[in-house]
Amino acid sequence: MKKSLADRIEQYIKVLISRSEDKSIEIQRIELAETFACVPSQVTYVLSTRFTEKDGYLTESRRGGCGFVRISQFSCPYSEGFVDNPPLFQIIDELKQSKLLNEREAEMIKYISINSCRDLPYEYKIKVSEGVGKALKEYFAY
Amino acid sequence: MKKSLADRIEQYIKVLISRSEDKSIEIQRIELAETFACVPSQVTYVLSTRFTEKDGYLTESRRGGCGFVRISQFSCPYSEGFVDNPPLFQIIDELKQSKLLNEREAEMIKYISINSCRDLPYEYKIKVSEGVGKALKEYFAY
DNA sequence: TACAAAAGGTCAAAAATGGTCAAAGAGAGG
DNA sequence: CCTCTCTTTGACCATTTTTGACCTTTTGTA
Repeated sequence: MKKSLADRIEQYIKVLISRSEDKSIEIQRIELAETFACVPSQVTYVLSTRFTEKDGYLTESRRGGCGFVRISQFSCPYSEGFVDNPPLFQIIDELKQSKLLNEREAEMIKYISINSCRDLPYEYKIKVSEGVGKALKEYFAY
Repeated sequence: MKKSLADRIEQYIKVLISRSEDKSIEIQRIELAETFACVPSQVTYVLSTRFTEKDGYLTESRRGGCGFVRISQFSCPYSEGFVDNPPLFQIIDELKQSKLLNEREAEMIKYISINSCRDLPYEYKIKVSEGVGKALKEYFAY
């Protein structure tokens, strides 16, 4: 069977996600549309038919300048425990290497990261893990 | 995600505040605009969209010679309707009082707590706030 | 007091994205 | 062929950011 445009876009996105560090990608709707030489709403169509929550994906977006569409895959929504994904612990270790965090601080932050999201569903644990990483980077950015 | 200018300015201001002694900074609108090579009204835009009362900030200003813009964080900048309950910030301050946390650590943890759950729905922000409080207490229980 | 200089404020237009929805098209099955 | 479903397209909408022209307030000074 010949693949439809929608199928090809779906596949493309899935490859990107599978290659991504954290099972999550951010794209520009327009850019993707250009890549496949189609109208932007085609992308929206693909997302709404093949990347739904039921399919195990979470999509978010923002309009306006620097707008984006983020597609995240969450494999097992009800798993317990911490999700080190993206590798937050690695980020913390790097900050320690570069002397921005000392041993005590690093350990404390790890402990907090793990325990602060104990009661969250999987996809939100990812977000918190991600958020802590981002917050740390920001905090030491200046 | 490529950050918009507004995002970068927001982040810059937040770091300055988090590092400040009293959660309050004074800037010159023009100076900040120059730092980011943008028009001054861009700064006003950032303030009016990301440092509102609802976000937990108070902004004051004065025009004319020696004018300034003061941005003060008066409570936890959670999103709309959030009540800092249980009062995480109070817990952190108490730990600081009892010398279990130093100033730097306390500020860092506050910053992380606030920012790690930026993108979470309201009910999960509460959970994270709660979780951080619990984790901290546990961490210093021995 | 009058006026200039030095801030900051307002507001609306333009630019940059993404979203919605319904009509038209294309295949598959009967 | 006919019908049903899925796909493709496009016109129009909504949101967010960026810019700039013009306005107001405060201070300094002749």
